Amino acid sequence: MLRISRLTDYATVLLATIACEAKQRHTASSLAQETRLGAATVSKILKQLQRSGLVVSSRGAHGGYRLAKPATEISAAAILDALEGPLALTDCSAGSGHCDIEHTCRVGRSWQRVNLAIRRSLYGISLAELAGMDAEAAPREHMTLGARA
Amino acid sequence: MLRISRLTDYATVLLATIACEAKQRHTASSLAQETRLGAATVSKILKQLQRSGLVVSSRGAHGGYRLAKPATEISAAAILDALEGPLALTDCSAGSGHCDIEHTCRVGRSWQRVNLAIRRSLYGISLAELAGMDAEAAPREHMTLGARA
DNA sequence: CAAATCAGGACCAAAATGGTCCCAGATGAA
DNA sequence: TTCATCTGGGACCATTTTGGTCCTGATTTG
Repeated sequence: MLRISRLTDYATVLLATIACEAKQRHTASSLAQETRLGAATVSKILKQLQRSGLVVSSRGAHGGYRLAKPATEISAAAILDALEGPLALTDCSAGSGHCDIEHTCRVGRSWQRVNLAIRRSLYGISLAELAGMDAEAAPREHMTLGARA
Repeated sequence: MLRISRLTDYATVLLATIACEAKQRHTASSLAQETRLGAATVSKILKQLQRSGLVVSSRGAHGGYRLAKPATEISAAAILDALEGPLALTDCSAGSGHCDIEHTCRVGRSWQRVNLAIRRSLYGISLAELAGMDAEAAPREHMTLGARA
């Protein structure tokens, strides 16, 4: 239930890798090697992250990517949004369209609330935490994490 | 981001409809009419809900479906699980397989924690709440809902 | 200029998704 | 018993989504 796409997962790995050596430049191909992911795929993802403003890129001979902001300021929600768009839990709650069973369906609103709760969780988690950099740091308050196994 | 499948959404609508008149029997076709969903689709979903133990069915002339437990005791998580299986946020955190970039990937564990937080939210929401039956009842504590608009 | 790198798509195969249909089994009523 | 209802369990198909590759152009450095 509730999967994130594999690409999004990769994105997280890539961002985490970049975050670990934030100073350095990271080319698409070096990241591909480090993460053992396909070069073309890595490149595709990085381009998307750039468009979404999570990384900044520089072209040319000594080009590459680096984080656009500190890892602590990139939320899981932002990563999800970057790769999968701001889609909602259900089509209904996506807002734009209107679903054809609107009348009989009292459920829509509720999903929106669930959706909100989830987004809130996601906003409460930073890339730094995902990457395990801050591993032992206390998670933010509203993030109801389980036992810190 | 983080969509639930349309089928799952339908399932919620169906369950909510059943919940509203818990006493009555509900045949697949009557539910289809009430919800304006395709009869075959409705039937398919109900069968699945039965297998997962969320509804009980009786066959034959006066057969039909009804909830297996009170609407307050069916969680959103249970519905999700019924339709989409106990899949995790990422393939990695699904546990079974082992992902091929395991070494470079410190991210897996973190997703699991996120996953847990989300599941917890989902467990905190009952069908009754989704259906708006309990609409004005206080949500459970650990469910960080937004403003009750 | 040449080499290195990113940008932006087009494109494709494989898988998931949403739906339909069919037939067998159960049950109650005439 | 026989018939009309209903569910149970699949098979099946069309469409969309997803994951991944590749090509071509633009930009920067040396």
